[in-house]
Amino acid sequence: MLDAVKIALSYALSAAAIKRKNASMSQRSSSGSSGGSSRGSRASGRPTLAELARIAGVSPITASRALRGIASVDPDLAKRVREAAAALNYVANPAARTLASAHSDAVAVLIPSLSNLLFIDTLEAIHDVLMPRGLEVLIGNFHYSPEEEEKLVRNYLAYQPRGILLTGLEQTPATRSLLKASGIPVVYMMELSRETGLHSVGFSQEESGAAVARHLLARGRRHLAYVAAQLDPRALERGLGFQRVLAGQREVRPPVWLSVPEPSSVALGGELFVRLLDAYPDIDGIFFCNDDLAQGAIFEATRRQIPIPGRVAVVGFNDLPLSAHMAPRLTSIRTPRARVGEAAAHRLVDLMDGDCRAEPAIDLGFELIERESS
Amino acid sequence: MLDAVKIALSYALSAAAIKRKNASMSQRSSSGSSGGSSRGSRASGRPTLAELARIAGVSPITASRALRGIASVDPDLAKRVREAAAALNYVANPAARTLASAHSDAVAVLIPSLSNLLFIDTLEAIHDVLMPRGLEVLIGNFHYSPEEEEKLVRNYLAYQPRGILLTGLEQTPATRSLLKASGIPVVYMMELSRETGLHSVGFSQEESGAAVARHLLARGRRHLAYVAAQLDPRALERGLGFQRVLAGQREVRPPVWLSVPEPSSVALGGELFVRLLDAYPDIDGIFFCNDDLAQGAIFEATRRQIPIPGRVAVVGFNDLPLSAHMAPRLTSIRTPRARVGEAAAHRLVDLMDGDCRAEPAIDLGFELIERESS
DNA sequence: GCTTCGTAAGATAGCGCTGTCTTTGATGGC
DNA sequence: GCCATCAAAGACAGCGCTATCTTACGAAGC
Repeated sequence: MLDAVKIALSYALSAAAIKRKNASMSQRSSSGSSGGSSRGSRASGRPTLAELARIAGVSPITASRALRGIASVDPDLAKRVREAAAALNYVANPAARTLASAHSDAVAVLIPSLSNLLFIDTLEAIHDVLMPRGLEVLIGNFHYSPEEEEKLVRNYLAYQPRGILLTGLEQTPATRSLLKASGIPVVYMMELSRETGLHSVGFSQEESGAAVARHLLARGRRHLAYVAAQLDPRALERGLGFQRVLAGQREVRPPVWLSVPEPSSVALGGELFVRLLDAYPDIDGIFFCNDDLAQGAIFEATRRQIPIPGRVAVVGFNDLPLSAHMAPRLTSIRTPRARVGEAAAHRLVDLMDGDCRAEPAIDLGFELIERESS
Repeated sequence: MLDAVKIALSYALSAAAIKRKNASMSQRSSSGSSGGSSRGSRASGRPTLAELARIAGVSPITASRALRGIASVDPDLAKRVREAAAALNYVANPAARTLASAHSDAVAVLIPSLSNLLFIDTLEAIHDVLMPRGLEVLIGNFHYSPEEEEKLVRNYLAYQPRGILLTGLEQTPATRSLLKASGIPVVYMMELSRETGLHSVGFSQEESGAAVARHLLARGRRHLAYVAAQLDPRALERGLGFQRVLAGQREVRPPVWLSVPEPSSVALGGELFVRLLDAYPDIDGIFFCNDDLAQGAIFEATRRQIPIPGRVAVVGFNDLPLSAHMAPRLTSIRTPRARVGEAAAHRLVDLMDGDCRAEPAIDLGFELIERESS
């Protein structure tokens, strides 16, 4: 008897396999696809975990654990499962997985605009961090509307994501409470929050506007203007920083403030530039809240032979790829947009892993790139 | 007895509601969250269809049908369900829905690059068509690699999407057979396929290259070059069209062909421009496969005081927003990239609805925008 | 009045996984 | 050699929906 037990053990794996094969076969004949059931098949036509397990000669739950890399599975069994999965081209059904575990492998990312290159860089960096970790990225565009953002959050929460990345801090109260109630980790991008418990990655928008003001003052400019498009709360912050520095100066009047709701574009920049100089001919320095506006201004100035920076200095924001190549080359604030995405994604991964120790606000700073236009 | 039945019927709705309430309560006490079950609760904490149904006083299946807008539900009941859903902030669990119905409400969109503005316009148009129809958009970036595309397709098929949008026609055979086996509708974007059964929306890349060649010839240019970056199959097609037209001309030699694998960028355009003119000083016309390259060339030419189009004519591709504003303004091919996304999404929706009648290839054409640079 | 039929509502049974508890067998201490 | 302890594998049940079959009812026909 004892000998028999030992022998059985030494062949445990194959014995178990046979036993299971029989079990699953008898099961099949009673309700499987081969036809016992009176109800029609709703199967999706893809291999299931049960089939994979049968082929690998293990139980479904062991196959599940093996594929998820759970340590308690015997390495040999795990290898058999992986091989069988490769042979079958098995890919787990994410819907079943989400339903059973009450959470998906998705991360929702909400950005205010797809057409702004700025966020594309951020998105790509996020992708590069999350995809290798097997996380799906759900992208939502809320068009700078907190209400739309709320709708998206409500919708994406139904997907039971592992984490959420938000842009800015302008959420509606309902959005905030939805997020809090869900218990899902959230990281805010682009701005810095002092609120405890909020994790944010970005830089000081206000301070970047202040830096531009100081730069223009240092260049001897005294009649300044701030030009913004698209009702972007971060652009507003920058304008306020710009204003704050100027307010502290003698012999410098408050900046002309030109803000329009249309989306930012090169064409609009040219238009606003002309409108501004017509109305305030003595302006000698302009801070555009985005590079495309500043680029449009420079093109228009070239066309009208308005010397830049001779008559008016121009400073942009974001340091888009073209700005370094213009004639004159555009002075701009280089924003760490790709690094924001990267750091935010990393922070989110840490939070998902239950690691909350790091300081909640990560300031990645910004850099004023002084070029010919100022 | 009969009277009793009639009375019961006239109060059918509320009676049913009470009955169900009792049923679900007794059920709860045996296995629900209130604690009878010995196993812990795995509930997601969100309202479920069963709760919604209880509140609306209907059965879960009726609530399900009402929310999905299935016609056979009594309008009054449907209204009650919708009201209850609004009161509860009920959002159906997409995982459960997908698992039960064997298909999700997602559409997978695969594009070769996120950082190319071109595809962003297409993506945004796709979003605008699909989101209002309640379809989720899954975005995959395959980095111009058919192998990566194959991996993404395999992965996204596990999500059981309702449809798939692909960019280009360069799929691996495995990708094609995966798609065919899945039976899921697919629409190909950007290029036109003559293959029967393939639905495509785009324009003739080859013909657009030919149009540029004809344009430069008409401008009297005889020593031409084609410059491409990023191993983009569509750029190659354009080059071939360019070449084809030139090959048919007397006294015009075949174009210089400069193609590098790096991603397209303004800086690279400047570099390639200089390299090209150094090696072939008599070149008098260049077709750049993307506007950013052409823009870089123009910036570099301005810097080196090489007259454009005086010494060399420059033509770009895609008509990016800046091209109309350069000095000199850039001649380019305006591509219908947003309309491609829109039309492809519409075609996909039609296919999902089982409407396959329309002609499979939709040619949206292109437009040569003649400006100062040529 | 009785049967036949069509329609709206409900009962039932999963979809394919994973959390949890249970079982099994190996290990170590006495 | 026997029992407590531990780890690995499996059994079980259920996540929240929807497809399908069934039932119940009213209308229509004889």
